[in-house]
Amino acid sequence: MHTQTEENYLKAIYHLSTKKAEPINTSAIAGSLSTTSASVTDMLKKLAEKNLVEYEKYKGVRITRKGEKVAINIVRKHRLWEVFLTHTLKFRWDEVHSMAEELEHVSSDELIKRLEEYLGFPRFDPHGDPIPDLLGKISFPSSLCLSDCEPEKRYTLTGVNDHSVSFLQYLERNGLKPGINVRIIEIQEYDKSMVVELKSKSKLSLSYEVSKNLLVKNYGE
Amino acid sequence: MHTQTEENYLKAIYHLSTKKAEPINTSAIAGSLSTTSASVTDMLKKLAEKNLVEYEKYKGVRITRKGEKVAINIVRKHRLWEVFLTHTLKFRWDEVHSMAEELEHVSSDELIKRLEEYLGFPRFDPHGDPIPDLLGKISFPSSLCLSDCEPEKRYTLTGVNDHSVSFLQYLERNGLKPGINVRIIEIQEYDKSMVVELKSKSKLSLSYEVSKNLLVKNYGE
DNA sequence: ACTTAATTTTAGACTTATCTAAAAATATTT
DNA sequence: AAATATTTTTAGATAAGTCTAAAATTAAGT
Repeated sequence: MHTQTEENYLKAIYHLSTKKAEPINTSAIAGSLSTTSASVTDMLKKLAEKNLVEYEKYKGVRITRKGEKVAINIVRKHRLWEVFLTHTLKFRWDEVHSMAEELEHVSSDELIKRLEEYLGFPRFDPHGDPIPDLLGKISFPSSLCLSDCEPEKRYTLTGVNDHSVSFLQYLERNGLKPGINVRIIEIQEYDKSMVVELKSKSKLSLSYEVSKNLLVKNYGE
Repeated sequence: MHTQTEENYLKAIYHLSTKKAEPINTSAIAGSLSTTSASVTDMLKKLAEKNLVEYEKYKGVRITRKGEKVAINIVRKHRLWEVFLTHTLKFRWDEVHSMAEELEHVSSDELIKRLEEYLGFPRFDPHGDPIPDLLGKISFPSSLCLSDCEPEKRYTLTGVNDHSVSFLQYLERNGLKPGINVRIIEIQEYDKSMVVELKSKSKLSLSYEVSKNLLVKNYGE
């Protein structure tokens, strides 16, 4: 259908589109794919040729409905493989991204359908990101940041904003991952750091940098 | 490590080495990979450069110990994915080959180790072919052909010689797959076809062409 | 608004893997 | 053993994706 490289460009453009306003500029894509602007320009022409993006010289690019469909399908595959790797094969959540990055390109739609079924139709991946369904529908996750929450209340972790290995490993080491419940004990005024209590009654101090990158929902919701 | 293409060449050369006598000639490789002899010549030079094969112009090629290690590791990955696809995702055995062909190249050794463990260290794939272990050791399967067996005795199917989709589908339709027990009722002298009885007491006539491609072991062994 | 800075595109080159067609080497046939 | 046929290799081209360096365009600063 499309080459692996085309798929990676589409995925990058799609992800950028959900974060920054369109149109997406060349260097942003180059940055996120660790390649040069020259290579990106070449590929944008190719993708525009196939109606996967709308591209105007010097004006940046926006993904089309058709391109978005392809991108979402790759995201779907990626996230289902991540669930498989953590849930079934017991990898840690900080280990699975690069493996899923490869698996997402080789797996046929039929294989993914079966995998999804086997996994019990999970709606979120190990990092709390939503898994698009067969039709491309994405159930939107909580976008409540722990940093915006109030003392004394309880919250359930649902996901992360920062997907870097170092952040995930930090969380792992401190027993934090989606599904975990925390109670905010206090918030320091001067640096916005907070102390939270885990289920085990152990207390943990989280910097503002950390709490800003943690997504939660109200306990019990 | 090695490109996907290099891996496919090595796998093809390895498989040919186990069937025909070495050295393997260019056109045999071209045939098994559906490419041209010219392309094969180019690749043989490249593989020889890396000490994965011993290659002498016009004299054919033989795989080195180093190349064999790589090839066996790919075969291992391929067969473990086949077990996963049939056993876990419930694909039919005639469907899994092409999917495994893709998966074998993307999976890291660590992923495969975990997959093997999850699957319970299977020793044979769905077609009865042995799965090399981590060290490359291959437990040799029965090489007894059903066509060489005797009437009245019972046998257990262990594998196939012909891996084509059409043959596998034929077997599937007739309830034949590894693990199944059969009793030979009679062998026709004029065309060497045989009638076998299945567990369900139903009788099945197998042409010589079919029985020649079925591997068995003695019942109970 | 004009100069400077930053970004984007083009141009040309390189790599990997492929092909066709011609040349070279090996096998086969009579 | 000479002629013919087959196989293998070389030579040159093509396609995808990448790079560097130069040219073109847009954005920013004074």
